[in-house]
Amino acid sequence: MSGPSARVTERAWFDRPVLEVAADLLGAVLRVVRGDGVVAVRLTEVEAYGGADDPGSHAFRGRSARNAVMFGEPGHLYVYRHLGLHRCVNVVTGPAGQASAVLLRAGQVVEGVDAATARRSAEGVVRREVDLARGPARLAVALGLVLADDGSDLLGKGIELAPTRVTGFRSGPRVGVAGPGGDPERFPWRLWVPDDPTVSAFRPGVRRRRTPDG
DNA sequence: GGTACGATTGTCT
DNA sequence: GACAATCGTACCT
Repeated sequence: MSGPSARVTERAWFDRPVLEVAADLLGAVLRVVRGDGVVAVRLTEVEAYGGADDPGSHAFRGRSARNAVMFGEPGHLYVYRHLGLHRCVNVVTGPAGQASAVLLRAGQVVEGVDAATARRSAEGVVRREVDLARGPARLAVALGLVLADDGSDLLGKGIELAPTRVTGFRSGPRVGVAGPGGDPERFPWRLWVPDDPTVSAFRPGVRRRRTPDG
């Protein structure tokens, strides 16, 4: 509506129901300033995660050292290590004391393609520009976000968010979430921009069993 | 103190 | 489409 999109400057923007924030994050541009370059990504795919009432959430079993940021003030980044190899980035939402966050799953690099390519090349193989931030771990690498960014403030310096309303979006079950948390009826909490090539592929969650059975 | 498992990705068939 | 890589956390004994 008003020329170049303005960054979010009020914490109240994040202090809303997680699904509401998730929808507003679609199309928003996240810009990160780092020593080795500046990269901005337009978000095309996100997932909402709740607290004690969401079996798919890291916060489902209560507060721990890893997920503490999820229970804190909204507008901060929750970054965690996954499978010993990858990092995933979330935006904390809702009031402090109540855990909820939006996982940033994919986006299109709109600034700093060279820097993003260099970072991704250092960790893996880059085939296409569209794949630079296609997937949560790839997105984290492209933006230069690391585990030390756990707790970083989106209202602070170096990391800023500029929302842009999108005309419409689609929703469905979350990627790789097994059990009740992956139920498309109860938790259709994956949101994405339709027909966008930077959206990652859907993969159902696989439920393993702790004890072998027949 | 031990171990199964994961909000993933890249490679190989 | 299937599988290995790789390690902190949660859960069990």
